[in-house]
Amino acid sequence: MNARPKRESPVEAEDAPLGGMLIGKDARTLGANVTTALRSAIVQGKLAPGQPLGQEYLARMFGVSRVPIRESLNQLAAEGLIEVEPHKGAIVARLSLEELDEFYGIIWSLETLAVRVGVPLLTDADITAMKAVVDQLDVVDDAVQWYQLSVSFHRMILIAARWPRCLRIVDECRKNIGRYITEPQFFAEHVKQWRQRNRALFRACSRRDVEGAVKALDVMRRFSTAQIREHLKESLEASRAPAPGAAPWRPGGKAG
Amino acid sequence: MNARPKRESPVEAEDAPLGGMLIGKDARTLGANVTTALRSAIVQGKLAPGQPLGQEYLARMFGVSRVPIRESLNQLAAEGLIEVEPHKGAIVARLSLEELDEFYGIIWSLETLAVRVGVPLLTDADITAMKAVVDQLDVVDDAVQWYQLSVSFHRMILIAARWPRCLRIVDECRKNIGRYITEPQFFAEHVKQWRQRNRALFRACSRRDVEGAVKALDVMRRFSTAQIREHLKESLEASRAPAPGAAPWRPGGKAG
DNA sequence: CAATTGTTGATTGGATACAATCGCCAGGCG
DNA sequence: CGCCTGGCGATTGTATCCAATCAACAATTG
Repeated sequence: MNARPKRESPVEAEDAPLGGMLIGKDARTLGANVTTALRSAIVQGKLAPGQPLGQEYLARMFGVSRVPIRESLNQLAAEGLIEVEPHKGAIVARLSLEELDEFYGIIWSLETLAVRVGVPLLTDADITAMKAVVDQLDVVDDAVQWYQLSVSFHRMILIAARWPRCLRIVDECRKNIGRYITEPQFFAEHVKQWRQRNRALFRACSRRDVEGAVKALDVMRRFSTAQIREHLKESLEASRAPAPGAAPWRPGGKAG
Repeated sequence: MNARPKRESPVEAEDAPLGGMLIGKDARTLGANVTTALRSAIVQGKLAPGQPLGQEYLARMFGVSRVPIRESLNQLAAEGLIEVEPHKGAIVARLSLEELDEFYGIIWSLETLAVRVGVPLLTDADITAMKAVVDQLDVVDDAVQWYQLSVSFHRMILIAARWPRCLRIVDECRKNIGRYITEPQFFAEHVKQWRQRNRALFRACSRRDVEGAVKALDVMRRFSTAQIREHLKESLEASRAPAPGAAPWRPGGKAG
């Protein structure tokens, strides 16, 4: 019942920074699909912080008009992944040292809360599922994959607490810092410790030991924050040289 | 500057639920102005939870086209004040008991964090400003006004911590629960206790007593949550009778 | 008589066209 | 020679128009 060619001009950009990324069609609206595609591009670091995002450009890129693009940009701005200034345009959000501290503070604070609420509610099935993920963390060596697994492990606790908004906030914070954690060098240097700490958290959860889990989270916070803070500081200083904002939307060189 | 010939047809709705509310002109875009106006209408309870928000209706109401309305609705949806379902429309968000618990959990958790970070950073000027607000809390009797003052008092701590995102999250949570707190009966019944607890928090802050402030927050959380939970439960049961979703966008009767 | 299905109306999502604003650069002036 | 100002191009914001989807109602059929 839907043989509708409509307009037939998706442009098929070839040397695009998004690699000709096409949007999926699972969501109910185009804007939502664009949001998903743009978000993963930012989170995976395919779009460098500070890079301008022209509406016209994005529209041609995804083969849609500017309307769903705007919806998408507004959504991403609400999530903090991009910064929009009226009449000036949108850029991929940069991350300052202060913001990093804030993100980690928020994540730690809400996860601690979720642990107190959720750990007593964990079912045996939850524990089994968590174990599967934590075991994978010991095996997987790819940074992006590892980080995703780690996030889903932590999400399980938040999900057990049945607090969807809490989960959403933490998700948003994690998306903002993820691209810095998954840089290969930094990841390889610290993954061993992270594995240990995640395992410690899991052990506490499996015993329904709320205070133990809270302590494990606290350890994670204190050490990980310091490490990532140091890494980000270097990263920021290194990216002083390649001055941003030169080309309006032609990426030229990515981060790294 | 802005002699606008353009179209000249702001419609001037007369018996609107927003009382012919006109949008301000301080922001850079119409969408932002609409957002501000709609948000305060929702927060102040002028728009009842569950009430449908038709785009066409709102556009006529504010004298703009549907495009800035849509931007506004997306923004408010991101803040959690309305719920948008694709192809179905937007309604003012309802608040369940579980969500209330969650909101209070988040607020308490992040404010505790902010207290630990921000209270040591409070300047004498900050304390003076806080005292002015807390003194007003003892005098003001209007529920909405009182709540706004209370919010700005708590905001001062978050601002001192210099964590803007934390502030934004707490603001959004507060906006979602504010309309239930400011119902006159409930407010009159409990304002005395709230004044005492706010004052206790202020005293701790003025002494830069971090642990004291944390304890004061904890007291607030435990008692206030229970009270408001009880109130919301009654409120929800009471609003069972007036079935929602009947009139598409004609409000008919407001809450109260 | 009830359930289902086709139809119709309304409302939202998306595209296109137009207006307003911002940034940049050239030209003039102190 | 440096600074300011005014025009111009580009990009965003807004309005209007068209298409897709949903919900309600009615007619038909078991």
